[in-house]
Amino acid sequence: MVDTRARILDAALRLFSRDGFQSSTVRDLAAAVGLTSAALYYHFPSKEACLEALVAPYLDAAEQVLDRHPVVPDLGRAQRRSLLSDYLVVLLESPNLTRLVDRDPAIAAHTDFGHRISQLVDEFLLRLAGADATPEQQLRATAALGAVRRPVLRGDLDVAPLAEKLVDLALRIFDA
Amino acid sequence: MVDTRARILDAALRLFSRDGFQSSTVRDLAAAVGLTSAALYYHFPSKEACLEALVAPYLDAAEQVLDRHPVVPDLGRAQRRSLLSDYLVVLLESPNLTRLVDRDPAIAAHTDFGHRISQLVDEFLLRLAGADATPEQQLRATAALGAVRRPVLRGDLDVAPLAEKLVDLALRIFDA
DNA sequence: GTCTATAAACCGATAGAC
DNA sequence: GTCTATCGGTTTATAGAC
Repeated sequence: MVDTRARILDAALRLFSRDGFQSSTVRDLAAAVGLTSAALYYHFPSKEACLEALVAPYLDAAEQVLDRHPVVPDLGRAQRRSLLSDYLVVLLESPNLTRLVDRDPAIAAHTDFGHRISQLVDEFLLRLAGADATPEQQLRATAALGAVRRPVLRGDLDVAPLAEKLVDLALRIFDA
Repeated sequence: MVDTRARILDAALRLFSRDGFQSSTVRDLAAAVGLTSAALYYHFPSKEACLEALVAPYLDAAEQVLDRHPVVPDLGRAQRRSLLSDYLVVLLESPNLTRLVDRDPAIAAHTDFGHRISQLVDEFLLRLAGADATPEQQLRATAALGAVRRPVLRGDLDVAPLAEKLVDLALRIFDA
């Protein structure tokens, strides 16, 4: 039998991303793994700790993308392409996790995660739109991120083989 | 004092879209309106009925957009522009409602709403990508919808004065 | 490590007075 | 229309046996 903790996290991601964190009960989660709820508390101190074990590495990966792409004074197409392409890799690594982090209100309400996510959004906007961006430049950056994210969030398309094409399409939004 | 039912719906939209339907308790909702939870049940038979009163008119409006834009065999830029522009009006009418319908798992799980929403997505895809669209054409349509939707969902930009510009930017994704 | 059993709190919803 | 009071069910989490 493989690592029980890993099996719990696997089932938790499926449940949380489908039904939402709040609507997923620890009993349902335990049943999905083939255990009782009491057994879960041997592996995690709380339901929220299980969520944190899922989400923290995802936010780490997204922040590492930012570290690899420092802010530059005047940004060109090549830098935007590189940033969006790297970002898309993180999104595609686990579409379910992307969906969970993007949508679940329990994560936005989480004091640490909520802060880190708005920080992430700000930093991506800064790198894509520039330091003192006009409203229209901010609109472009946000729209481009939406173009990249939505096909992943939808989940009904096989995005991976079209990843570079998707970045191409999103980049058009920045053209003069 | 204005209509109590309207004040309940107003507070419900604020709460549901911020914390999620499941995490918003009827006690919290009642307190936000300045009532007790028992009083809410004079105006709505259940918590879910309150959600339905919020969401149903929104889906109606989105479906009416589809009715105004029938499927055509070969679609041009003008038709896509008109459809996206009409759609954006619905999104902007209430960004909170758009967020709620887009994100809340309670709505996706709702048998009627869940079905109507996937129908809406399919129909928009059909009108934007064509009847027998290739994966890349479907990707384009989905990315364009993401470009239009994300600035509204984010809520930190004033999209209304840039609405036509946003449609312009999204349309670039369809160019050859 | 996993179980049975249960505690303690919370939730949606109702009864009945006013 | 709104209140106080409360019911019945569910939830997270714990205690203790194995």
